[in-house]
Amino acid sequence: MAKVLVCVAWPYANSPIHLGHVAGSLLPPDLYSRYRRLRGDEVLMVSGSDQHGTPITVRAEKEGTTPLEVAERYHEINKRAIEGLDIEFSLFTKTHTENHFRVVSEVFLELLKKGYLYEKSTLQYFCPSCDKFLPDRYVEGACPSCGNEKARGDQCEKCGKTFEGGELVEAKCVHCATVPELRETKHHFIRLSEFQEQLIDWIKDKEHWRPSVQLFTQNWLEAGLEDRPITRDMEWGIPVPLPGQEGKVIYVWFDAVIGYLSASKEWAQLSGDPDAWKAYWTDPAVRSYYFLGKDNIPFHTIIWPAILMGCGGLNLPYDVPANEFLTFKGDKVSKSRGTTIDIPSLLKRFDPDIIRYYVAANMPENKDADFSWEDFEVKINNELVATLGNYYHRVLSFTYKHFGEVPEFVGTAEEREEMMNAIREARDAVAEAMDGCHFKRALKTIMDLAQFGNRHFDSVGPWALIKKDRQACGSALHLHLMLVKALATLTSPYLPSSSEKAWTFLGQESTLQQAGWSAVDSDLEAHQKLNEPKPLFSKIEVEKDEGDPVYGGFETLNLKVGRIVKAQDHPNADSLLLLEVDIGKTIQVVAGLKAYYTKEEMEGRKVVVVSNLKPAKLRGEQSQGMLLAADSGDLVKLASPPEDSVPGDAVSSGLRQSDRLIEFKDFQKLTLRVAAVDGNELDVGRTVRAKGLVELKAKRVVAYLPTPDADEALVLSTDKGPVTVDDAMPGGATVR
RNA sequence: AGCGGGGUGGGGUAGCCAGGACAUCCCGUCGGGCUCAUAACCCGGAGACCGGUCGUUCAAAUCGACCCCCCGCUACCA
Repeated sequence: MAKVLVCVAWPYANSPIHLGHVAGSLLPPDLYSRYRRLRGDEVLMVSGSDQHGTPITVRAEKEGTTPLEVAERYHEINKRAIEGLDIEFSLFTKTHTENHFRVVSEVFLELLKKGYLYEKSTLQYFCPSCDKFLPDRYVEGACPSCGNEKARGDQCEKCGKTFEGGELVEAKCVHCATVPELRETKHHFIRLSEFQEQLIDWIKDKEHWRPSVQLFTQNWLEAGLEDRPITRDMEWGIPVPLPGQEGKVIYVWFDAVIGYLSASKEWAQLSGDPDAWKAYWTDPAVRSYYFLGKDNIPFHTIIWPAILMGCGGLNLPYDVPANEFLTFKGDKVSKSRGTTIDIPSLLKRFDPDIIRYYVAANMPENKDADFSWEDFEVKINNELVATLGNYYHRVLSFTYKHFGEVPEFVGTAEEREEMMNAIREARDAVAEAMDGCHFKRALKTIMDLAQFGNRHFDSVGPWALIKKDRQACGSALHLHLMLVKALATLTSPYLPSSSEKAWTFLGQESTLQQAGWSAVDSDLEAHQKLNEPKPLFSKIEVEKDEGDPVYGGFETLNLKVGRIVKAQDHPNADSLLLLEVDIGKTIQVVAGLKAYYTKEEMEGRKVVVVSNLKPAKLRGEQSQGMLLAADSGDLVKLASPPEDSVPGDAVSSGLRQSDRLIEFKDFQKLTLRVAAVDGNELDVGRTVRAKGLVELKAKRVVAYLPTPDADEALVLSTDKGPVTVDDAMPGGATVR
């Protein structure tokens, strides 16, 4: 019996957790710990809510409440969601606790004592009007090295250069545009550079790490480590535990990683043995695993190990199986249907085992995986329900109906061995995969075993056999009940609640948890009474898309006729114009058309406006939409609505329009082209059919293509006629 | 445009780090079987020159170079 420490990245407490968290960092550790517990090991699995840092204060400010209120609210929501998913933490705590404050302070003082921290005076921006020091992301100015005017306080994203406070040219507060003062302020830095050699040495033998984690860490280390400040001038967080440090707190990234240690200590307190954590942290034989998403790698393979090395006497990570991202290409579709994928709302619609199965089967272990509702439905219905669930049910219900108990096995040793070999082979493969944190592979192996069961069941044909030879039939069923037991055991880390149910149907007294891993191939007592089985999983149905399936992309838009009321130069950009546009109401639009149209040409002009773009700031000015314009490379021309149209008219081509906001990047994915009209056909660089309008008098119109290589296109139009473009535009030119 | 990740039958994927005999599995599709089971299960077929080019090698999906395309983040893309 071994001990294992399982650490899980701390979800940030400013929003509800979503499927990405589950796939990236929450489910894998649960699969791993459940597996280890099943094998009889002792697991300490800890995590909690990361409650400090600027984003939470920003959110609180927006909502007119306190950071504490926000942090506590999401902690509760997320804690409940995690429990709802049957994720079994030894302790899921939070960073805003007395215990955590104390442990972080101790670590801070320990590092200070050993000389790994030093105080250094830096110049930081202070906004006199907001009366506070500004976090780096709230200062903007010009980069001293490349001149980029939109560099942040700590780094220029254009040239990648990082700054010390004060190097920025013409800085201003993003909040109130006040020019901030540079004030001298002292901060504590950690001597990361001191640990470089030790770290390089340490990762040398980490052959078992995932290649991406290994490589990433190595590159980072080879590039060299710079000392980093670990304190900030703000109120929300853990106060620096030294006199004369009022108004300074520990930087959130330093605070959060220490959570693993503080949570372990809190767990020990709660368990009644305050020293119990030591067994997991100081015994070098105990392995510690850190589960997280790929964005979190350096904190766990460099910074946290450095802190641990600095403290001394504590175990470094054994493995850091970071996952890639679960992406949401179909997200737009799901939003238009009013469904969401945050965990609290998902749990209202699906059992935790359903969600766990899908996430495990589609886990982004090696590369980003995509989530779509369709895939969700297909995987659940065809794999979980049809293969595994159906196998359970056909075996259990048939046996229950005809025998009501576990029939006796009276077959040959060969028959028995065939089944047992299949089970043992799968068991060993599953164990090997689980040991190496290859959860998707292990699940696949289990599903293959279920398929073997189905095949075997078919070949035996108990429904026919029972009429000829009841005893032989019972004997075969005995073997299948063994397989059901094996499957229930093997799947229990993945599907804890349905596995227990299957276990109950088998008439077992104990729980599967208690029976443990050996239940995979243990004997079944003949004549053991069975309980009446019910299907363990039912098919799910995800709402289907409404609207025109082909032109659904177009229907995410809301295009309107607009008239430019006023055009002026953008105060802070060379190529942008600031426009007031009447689309039934007046909105402000920033357009990059200065090179192509004068202000005079713009004013009074009728245009087509994408009115449901998510508002964005462009060089500091709000833009609430965009004008459709054709762009052939060097020629740029605005699209024109029909002459007798009026501002506010819908450019819907007779289809539906969305009133939900869409992201600019989603708009970019749509294909809009200039089409040269040629009878009933359109030339968009190649010839396509025109949907809708048959008689087109205009020469150049704007067409929407459902896919870039579709052979039919939708002409953009209001009920008064099509949207046209200057005749000089070639067919096929991009419209955006 | 910069950085990161990826391109494998119609869709989705495994394999790639440690190169080798018919390229994996799921869905779909076509044909068949079965009827215990949640129209579920089982068998068989069709369908891929593993993004492109060049190179290393006896041998490349797998290693290297260049190119094309897609995705994510970032940006004076609106």
